[in-house]
Amino acid sequence: MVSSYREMEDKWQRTWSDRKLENADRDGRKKFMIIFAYPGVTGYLHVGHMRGFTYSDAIGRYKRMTGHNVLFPVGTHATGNGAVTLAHRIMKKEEDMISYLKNNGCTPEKLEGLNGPMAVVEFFNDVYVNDYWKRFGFLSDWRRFTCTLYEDYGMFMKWQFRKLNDSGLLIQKPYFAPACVQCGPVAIDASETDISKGGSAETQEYTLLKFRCGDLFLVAATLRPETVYGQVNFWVNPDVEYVKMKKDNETWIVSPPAAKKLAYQKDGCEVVGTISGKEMVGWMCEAPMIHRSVPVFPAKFCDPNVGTGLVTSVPSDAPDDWISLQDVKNDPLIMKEYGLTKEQIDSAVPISIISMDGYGDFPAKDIIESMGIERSGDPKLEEAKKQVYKDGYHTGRMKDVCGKFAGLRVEDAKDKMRAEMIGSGEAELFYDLNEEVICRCGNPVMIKRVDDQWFINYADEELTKRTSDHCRTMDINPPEYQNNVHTVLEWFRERACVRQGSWLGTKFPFDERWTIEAISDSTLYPIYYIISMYANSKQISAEQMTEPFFDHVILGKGDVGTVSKETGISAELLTKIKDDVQYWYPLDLNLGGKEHMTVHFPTFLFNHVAILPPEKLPKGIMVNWYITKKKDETGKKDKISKSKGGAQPIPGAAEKFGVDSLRLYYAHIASLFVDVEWDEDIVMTYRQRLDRIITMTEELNSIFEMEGTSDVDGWLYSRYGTHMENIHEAMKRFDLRTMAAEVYFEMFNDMKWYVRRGGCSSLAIRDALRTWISAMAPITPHIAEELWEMCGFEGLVSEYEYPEVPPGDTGAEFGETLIRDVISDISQIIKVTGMSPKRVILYTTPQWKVKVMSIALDLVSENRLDIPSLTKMCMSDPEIKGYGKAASELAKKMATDMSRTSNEGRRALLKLNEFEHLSAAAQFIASEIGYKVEVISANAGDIYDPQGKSKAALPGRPAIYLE
RNA sequence: GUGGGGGUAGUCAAGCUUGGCCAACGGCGCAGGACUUAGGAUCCUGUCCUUAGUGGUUCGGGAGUUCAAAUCUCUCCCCCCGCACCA
Repeated sequence: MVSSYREMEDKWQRTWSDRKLENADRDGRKKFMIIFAYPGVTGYLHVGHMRGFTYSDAIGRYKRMTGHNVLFPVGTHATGNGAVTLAHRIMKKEEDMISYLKNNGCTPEKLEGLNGPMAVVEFFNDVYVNDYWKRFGFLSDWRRFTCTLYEDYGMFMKWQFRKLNDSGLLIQKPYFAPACVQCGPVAIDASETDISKGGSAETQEYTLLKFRCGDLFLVAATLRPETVYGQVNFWVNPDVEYVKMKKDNETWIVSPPAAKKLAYQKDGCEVVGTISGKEMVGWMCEAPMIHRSVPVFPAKFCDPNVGTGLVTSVPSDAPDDWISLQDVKNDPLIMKEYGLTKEQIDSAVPISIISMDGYGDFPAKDIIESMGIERSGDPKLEEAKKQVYKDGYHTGRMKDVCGKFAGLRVEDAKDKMRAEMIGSGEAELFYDLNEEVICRCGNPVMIKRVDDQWFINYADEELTKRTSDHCRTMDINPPEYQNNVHTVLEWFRERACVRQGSWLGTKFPFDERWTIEAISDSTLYPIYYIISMYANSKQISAEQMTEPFFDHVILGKGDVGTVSKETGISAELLTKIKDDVQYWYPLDLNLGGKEHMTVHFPTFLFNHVAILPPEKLPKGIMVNWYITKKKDETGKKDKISKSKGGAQPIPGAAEKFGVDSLRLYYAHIASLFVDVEWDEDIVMTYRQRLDRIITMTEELNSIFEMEGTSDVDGWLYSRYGTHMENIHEAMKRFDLRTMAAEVYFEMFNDMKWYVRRGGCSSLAIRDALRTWISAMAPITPHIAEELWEMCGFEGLVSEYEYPEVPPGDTGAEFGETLIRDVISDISQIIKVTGMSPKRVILYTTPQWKVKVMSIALDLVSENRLDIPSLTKMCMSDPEIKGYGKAASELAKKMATDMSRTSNEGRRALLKLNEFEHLSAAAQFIASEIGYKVEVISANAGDIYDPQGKSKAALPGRPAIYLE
């Protein structure tokens, strides 16, 4: 018995390592290169992350055992500011950060050393490699480990960007990005890595509308520039103190927060004074596009923090405007308080501008009424606004009053009208976040204009087409993604590929002020694993990895002598590296989590297509779903909680369950393409299963030493042959779940049945064990090695190569199915009748019925089985004809039955002599059911059959009589 | 909004591409039994309803195609995920 999983795991991992099994060097075999998308260095990982990693290792191991030279390199991705943030928090000695590290096994000494971002990265690199990947028994070529922050990796990255530039795929244009006023660019996303508040904020594109009023401009911000034809007045908040802002040689009026935001996006902004909202009420100003003079009215809903704090009024389509205009018109006090004239008030008459499905002339009015909104300030107004905007955008059409835009759909009119107003200088663009976002440092985040931002032009049509075409030739799993990836590629726009600020990563080769960002530096990297080994072993230095170097070893450009001279690398070594690249690339399989489907995989594909020749493009992608957190009692997703144990570190889980139990759990729990809820009890059942398998192997190995053969040997060989066939078939799709089901359940059950049936040939058992254990090696390699050794098989199972399997023999397999069915039927009858019979009599089918079935099967294969044909055929056979009516009835029944189902399995039963087979098994059946069993062939003329049951016997279905 | 994924018996989850060996693999749970035990045991058997091994009704709801549908078509209802500078 295996006394300790840990000991066993260590033992075999040492053995593999001593034998250098994981090292992948070029040789004459067929190669297979597999990676998983390297993880970001974001701290400790949890058991869920091991799912995809484990899959990769198991696939790699399977490929080894089918004669492939397998390269399975790993690395980490540390670009960005994750490590900076981590280091920062550690150095500030933040309490939860420190306890997080300690709880995960970071010693005080190590903690001491975490004094900067690179130290943090190296610390976690070590954790990932040793505590996760090596601990799980991965056969990865550790010599090739690389990290995006390594200097040599950086050289590769610079080369990649030079190549992109050579292809004309790097472009520059202005860009509006969220940035902290202090720290520079930040990412706004739900994980809130960079920020402390506002992870769900979105960037809104406003159109600034300039209303001329003397030499001042009142500047409103709108999301609906297409409604300008409906403008009838202007809103200011009388309680807000606005600012006058110099904008080039104009003077704008906006709210103070807006002035700040604008300064980040536009040149020449300078606050020169203030003006109260109240003062502006009653002014007349000229509305853009329609060039009508409209009055300024007061409204409380103008929020100085949203847009510019000033609003144009389109009462026909904006619920807020409609209801506030009613207030102004109906409340004489307002008119008096702000000194508005009746003329002004009367001039503001809503104009119907857009026709929309389900709405009348004034959609704003309709929605207000249908939602029962009566006063300004009603919180339901927000919802009303969204609804009208949405319906307008999708179903609206511009009416005749909209000049040359009449008849356009709203979504088209929006762009055209905005462009026209920008062109005439009446409008400008402005970006703002729809909720407050605060940086980790505590300062606000706003949208900043970045001039000359570099992009990779993934919108390039030719590149998109080539990439899409290549995808069709790839092996992409799940198949849904194979279909979907084209849409994703199509949808991909230019991607900002560099950023500013104090970020970790490679400097942009064309401008050192920029750092290459995290997605863009992890696209072509699989090929770098082939080269990293030489940098790691110091055979080449980062300085030597120049453009001509990569051009030569990857693209085969340049003369080796010249490159050698330029780089100082020997011609011999250059050729070796170049040959390595030729041998290992293209990448056969890239496996990554589902989050990669819309970002990493597309860029991975694009960059390969852009830079490498067609024969070096990746051949496979596999996407894995997640292990998710267990739901709590209320059905809400709980954190992987400490009480349920899921938060424990990966090494802890390995200790608790055993590595192989976890590996089997990942492989078998579900298809790779569904999320799975983490549940310790389930993992435990996998451990129990492995324990059972170990125990059974031990018993088989020690008990059976018999020479000779037994009746069920053929069956066992056939079954194991069938299972291996199934496994190889499934693994064409890298379907580890099917493989696991075959190995740990089907093969196990068959072995049990073999023994139960009295199978005892030690030769058969050893042959079966060899097959079985070797089939375990990809998923549970440690246990497989242990059992392999226990059985005294030669060498390491990890180095074993699967032999050609003789295909399964359906005839041999059918015999046992028949016995099981018979036992099951007898038990069924006993249960239903409650009888305790003296004995059980089985009547096997008479030969003529077999003949009828055989004829029927022939007809089926010719696709012309029907009742008349079968009857006719049968009646032309004198033997069958002798049975008269029984024969014609059987023909009728069989024709009906068999035309309703497929019949591939039925041929098998023709090969079997049921009487002999069941007679031989009678003893066994008797012992299983606990009653005496007698087998009688219905062929024989004069048989004991008091109830005439024998007539019911059919091929493959003996009649049963309980006495 | 947009693009994608999904709803299968107590539960988790196969099957759906290529309709028929589908009452629907398997795991877990549950029940009964065996063994007899200190082990998160193991081994049998059963687990929709009915029943001498049969038959009936099932695969989100409804309609259709077909000799035949969990699988194909249409429609409706519900759930989940991505949408970018986050890996």
